[in-house]
Amino acid sequence: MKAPPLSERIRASIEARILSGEWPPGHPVPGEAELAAQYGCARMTANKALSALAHAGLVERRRRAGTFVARPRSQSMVLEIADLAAEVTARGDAYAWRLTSRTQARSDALGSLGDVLEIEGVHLANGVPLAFERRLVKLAEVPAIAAADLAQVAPGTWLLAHAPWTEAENRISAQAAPSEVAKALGLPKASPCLTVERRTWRGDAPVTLVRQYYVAGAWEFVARFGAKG
Amino acid sequence: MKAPPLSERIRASIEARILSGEWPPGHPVPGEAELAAQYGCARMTANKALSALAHAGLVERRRRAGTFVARPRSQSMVLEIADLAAEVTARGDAYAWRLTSRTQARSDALGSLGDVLEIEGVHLANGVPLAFERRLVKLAEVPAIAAADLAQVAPGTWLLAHAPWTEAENRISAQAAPSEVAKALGLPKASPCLTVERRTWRGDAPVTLVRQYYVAGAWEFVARFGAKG
DNA sequence: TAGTGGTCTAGACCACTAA
DNA sequence: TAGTGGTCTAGACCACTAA
Repeated sequence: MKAPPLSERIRASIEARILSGEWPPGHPVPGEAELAAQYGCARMTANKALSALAHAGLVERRRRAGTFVARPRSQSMVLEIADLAAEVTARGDAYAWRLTSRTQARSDALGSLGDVLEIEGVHLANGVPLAFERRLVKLAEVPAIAAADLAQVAPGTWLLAHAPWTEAENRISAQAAPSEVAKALGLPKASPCLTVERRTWRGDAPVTLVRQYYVAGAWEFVARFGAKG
Repeated sequence: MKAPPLSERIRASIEARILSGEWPPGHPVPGEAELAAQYGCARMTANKALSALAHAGLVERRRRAGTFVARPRSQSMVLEIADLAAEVTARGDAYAWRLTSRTQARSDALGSLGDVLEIEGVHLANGVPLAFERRLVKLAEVPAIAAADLAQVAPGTWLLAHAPWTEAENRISAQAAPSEVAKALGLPKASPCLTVERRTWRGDAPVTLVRQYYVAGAWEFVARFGAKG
């Protein structure tokens, strides 16, 4: 057991008072100069502690006014979204991908009009359908995918390795499976599905738009807040 | 347009090279001393830039070895989870809560055996059922809730204001609505629902466990990664 | 064992803004 | 206008670990 750094001890001590309710929202937090005097440290060390708390959204800092406990508007949870192939494998299951359709067309679904590759297929875990996906990829942004063998490797896996993105947005919802999705997943008509619509960008340019339909009960997303694993 | 701080410019310049693919995973990133020489700044300024990148998971730093572009294992999206009342109101809809059941019992569903308050009710937007929730609250951790008027204020809203937590976990999935849930929401039997199971802790002690069933199509969770709003 | 990151110091100047 | 945060400097000592 090694003592944590001083800046971390200062940070944790303030965090504890906020989370315990001792310092409610709006309550003033000691400033950098005061903390430096109190802990006998340099102002930079106190700054590091307060900056980390501000970054985490626990305090608000205003020039001239000071530092205050933030009002809890919303909590930002961290949602880890890995490649489906990697996640199924990490779970100890056998992953497989079955390409069912691959067409090329002109579309404006990705912002501007342009050539897009449309891919449909099914992700399987231990041979059982886990999710159906329909994906559009902007060929102007990712020309190399035209030559990729998407029967062997899922497009998401391929893109992760070949086309970095800078922005992503995931919309998670639920719906009854449309008939073609139910058929692809081997489900009764209108079975409940967990759906994810994901868009990614490189800079301002849209790269891909994918809609995935997960078999209800076979998948869940876990979002966490806090220090625990 | 004001020039961003030097440490931020250094950080952004490295980030750009990583996201463009110019520096692939595993590629070495200039160390603190090298950046300081290159930019003519103090080592602390370079440290700030590299520490921020490490915190964001874009680089890995190893003593003696150096700093390297991180391999993209998974992407941590930020999922904002606000209080349902606040979120419905922010959307411009009228929020209401209808308490349907409130009982007290002994249960070990929250870790250890103890008295729990069990609350059931429906969240409404513009008078239309949006979600059903069933919640357990550990009375030993939140004794004040016994006196709260949970017909007037939803338990989640009350807890946000009165019982801070330090850890939270959300599991998002989908399922067919159980019959009592379908009834409470005014849905046909086995309608698809988006479900959230949320546990919160204060330190090591479980505070609450709630399961919410959202009407499919009426709600979605949005998780983002990147600089965009 | 030598080089990297991790942390800290004791100053400094400035921007911003509430009083 | 005075006090707070924002950022930076030019050092320092140390822990760790790959070579």
